[in-house]
Amino acid sequence: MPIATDEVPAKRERRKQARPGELLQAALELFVEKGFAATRAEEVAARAGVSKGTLFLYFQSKEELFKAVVHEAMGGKFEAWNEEFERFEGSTDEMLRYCLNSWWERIGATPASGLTKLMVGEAANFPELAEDYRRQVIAPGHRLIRRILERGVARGEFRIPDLDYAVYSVVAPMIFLMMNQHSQGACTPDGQPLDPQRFLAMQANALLAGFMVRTHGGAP
Amino acid sequence: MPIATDEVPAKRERRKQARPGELLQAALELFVEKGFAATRAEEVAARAGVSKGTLFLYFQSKEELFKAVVHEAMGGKFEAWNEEFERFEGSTDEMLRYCLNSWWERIGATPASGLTKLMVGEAANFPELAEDYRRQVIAPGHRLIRRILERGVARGEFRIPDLDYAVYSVVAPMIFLMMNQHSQGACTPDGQPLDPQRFLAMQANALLAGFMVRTHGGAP
Amino acid sequence: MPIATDEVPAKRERRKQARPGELLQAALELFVEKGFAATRAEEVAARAGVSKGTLFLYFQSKEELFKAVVHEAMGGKFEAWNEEFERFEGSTDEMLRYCLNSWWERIGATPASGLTKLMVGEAANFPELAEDYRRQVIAPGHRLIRRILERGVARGEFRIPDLDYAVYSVVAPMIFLMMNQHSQGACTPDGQPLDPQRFLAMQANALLAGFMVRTHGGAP
Amino acid sequence: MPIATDEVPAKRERRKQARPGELLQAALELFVEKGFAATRAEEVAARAGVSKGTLFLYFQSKEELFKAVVHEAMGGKFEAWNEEFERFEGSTDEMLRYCLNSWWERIGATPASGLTKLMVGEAANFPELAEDYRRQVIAPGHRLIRRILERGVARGEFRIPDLDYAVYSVVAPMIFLMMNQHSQGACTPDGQPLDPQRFLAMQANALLAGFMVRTHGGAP
DNA sequence: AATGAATGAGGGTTCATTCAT
DNA sequence: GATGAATGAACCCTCATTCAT
Repeated sequence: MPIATDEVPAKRERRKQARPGELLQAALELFVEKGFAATRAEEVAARAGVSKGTLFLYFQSKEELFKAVVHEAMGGKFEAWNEEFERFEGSTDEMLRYCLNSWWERIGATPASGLTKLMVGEAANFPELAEDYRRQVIAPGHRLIRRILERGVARGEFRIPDLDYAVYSVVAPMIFLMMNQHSQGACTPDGQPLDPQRFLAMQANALLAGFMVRTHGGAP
Repeated sequence: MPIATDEVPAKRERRKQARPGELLQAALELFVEKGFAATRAEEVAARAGVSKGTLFLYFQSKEELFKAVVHEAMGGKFEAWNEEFERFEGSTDEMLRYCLNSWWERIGATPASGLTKLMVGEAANFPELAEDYRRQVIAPGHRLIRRILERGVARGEFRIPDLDYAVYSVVAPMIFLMMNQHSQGACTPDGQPLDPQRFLAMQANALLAGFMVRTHGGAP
Repeated sequence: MPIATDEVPAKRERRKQARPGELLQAALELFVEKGFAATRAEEVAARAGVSKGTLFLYFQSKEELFKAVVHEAMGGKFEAWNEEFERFEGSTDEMLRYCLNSWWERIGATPASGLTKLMVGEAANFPELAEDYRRQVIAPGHRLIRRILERGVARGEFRIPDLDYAVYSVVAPMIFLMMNQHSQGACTPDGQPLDPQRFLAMQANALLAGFMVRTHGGAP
Repeated sequence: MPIATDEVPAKRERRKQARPGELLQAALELFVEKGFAATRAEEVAARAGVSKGTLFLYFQSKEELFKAVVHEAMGGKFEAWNEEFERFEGSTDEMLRYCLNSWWERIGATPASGLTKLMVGEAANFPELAEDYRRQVIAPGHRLIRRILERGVARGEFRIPDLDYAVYSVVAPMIFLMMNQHSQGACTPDGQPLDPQRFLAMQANALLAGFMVRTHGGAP
């Protein structure tokens, strides 16, 4: 009998496997947009194209859904990224620019970027979740950036007196950008989100102007 | 003009007139901490030391309370500040440092700083309010900073190719700092808010390193 | 009459025809234990080893299932029993003792005994069903017992001033015993169900002490 | 100032104090009638003359309401009763008759009598509550009756070979009577509840016929 | 003016019932 | 026939809002 056991799932089955993902995506969008409390379970279901009851087939409660959304969006974005930087061979200023750009591609431009806005808004309501988020997202991100800066210093490319806080100089624009993208432009005077590439390019210049050892009149 | 519009109220009325202010303050704190939907009207009343009924004596609804909170917190922080900068006489790099510091004193360190976190979180749920906020807070802030940068350029102190976005370079750290202060440290790996002075000093250095016309390789 | 109405079903059908019976049995157990409303249709199906959908293949609704359960459990327990007593030839005190014992064997000790607890609990929610139950179970039972008592009186063995209520003296312990067996011992101080034989023996003695014409002071 | 601090409560206040009791009474009636699961919280509120929300002002949840109902109905019915029997001076057969009659007046005829039906129906769903019920109602009742029987034996009035189960002979008719009163007559062929006095009188006779030492041709 | 008991619309969650597979 | 994913009516419970005191 040449028929494989799991050839093609029946249509019903296929939906079933897709459901949790569809619900998580819908929930992420709505939670990011409106916050946890202001999002109705039925809205999430509707956006995922199912009825209210179906949501509770896959998640025990709205709160469990929320936790699942956060944990799903946190999921190992850093492993591959970390490795990539291990193997990076160019100058550290190239590395930092590359870091900002690839961060944008891998995180900033994806739905996962809403996660930061979500956590900023809900950290006080879900402290354990905020803890997870710091451990699994913020801390690895910090370590990654710190390693880049340390490399720059070690190779004599950067001069950074206050390394601890220098990391925040790199992090701040990324977080600002995500807030901006997900807050109906609440941070820009015209209500339009920024152009991310343009913003990041400018930030990279500013950061490097601060970090780089200047030879005679140097940089940008 | 012999008739003052807001004379000192008679003793009898003082208490009464204080109520709305206490409610607004309590509401600001709670809305910033937990968001609009997750904050219960009764909590606000309790924190203000009055009963649930009293809150609705002064504000028609929770939504009206929210609007009042936002408008109150937005209230003309810029007039005095603007004037101050009109009269500033030092170098523009001093001016920018002074700007960041006085911003921290006047806004960052006050309860009003939560407003930004609040608007980022609720912009989608209250679009008209977000519009007000952009007009009355974001836009004046931008204009102020832009004027400083333009002064620097005009006086040959700064070289700034992309002035529009350079403003965001100044704004971003301030917004990041406010997010950080009001999100249970959701932006720092250890869950502790940053030291604002240290962070702002570092940011000022970085910004000026990027903006300032360099004479002979000198760092800040 | 050569045509039996319920011949043995063909093998193919036997399984299929068994289903409703398994469901009825599972449902009886659960309804007796937890009540109608607190029993979930899915539990019944699970205990019968089928899926939720299958239950509704055989019964139009949970309510129909309930009615079927009750009617099934009520089913003609009295015909054979009645006949037996028609042919009884001993003394009436033996007859009464025999009645209690065979009641225990035929009803008390079977799953059908839960029916009484069920009806006591649900009579108010299913009045028509309670009516059926009274007609098909309670009334025949009463007639049976009354006939025994009347026989005793007719034969000069018993002296019973209030025959109508004397029937309840016989019924009461049986009903008490069933309640006790099906209510987690809610009627006993230690939460253990009674020993039925011991209880019934004692009751028979007590009843007969009350009914029997006493010759010269003799106890049972 | 001759005005006492708690003269007469304001109308509102008076209602407030009465509410829990009104709700408990309404709940007891409905739970007894329909069972816990089949009773809707809103019905209870309506029967108590308040709205749905008000119920939850006084009881955290439907389940807490249920527990309160049961505990309230269990409440110390035995203290006074016990004392009374300590002081009883007549013959023990009078005592037993008196016991059945006063039980009827104090418990059987009151709403609290529904409690037994309630517990029989819900014991499996609320095991801890059933435990409380056994400890606070069943056990004291048993002790009371046992003491009466023991007194009879000690005074040579009764001869009771199996004292443990003899207690159940006394308890059984009382429980049967309560079931009957609260089950739409599910235990009588005509659907009418029994006449309690008549039933109890007959039971007393029957019991005493079984218990009493017979002199020469004895009792009723 | 201030209170807080009462209300009831609204939202989370359950579960009997349906129906595509 | 059998399944179990999906549905949505119904129910518990919350909380903004009202109003008698």
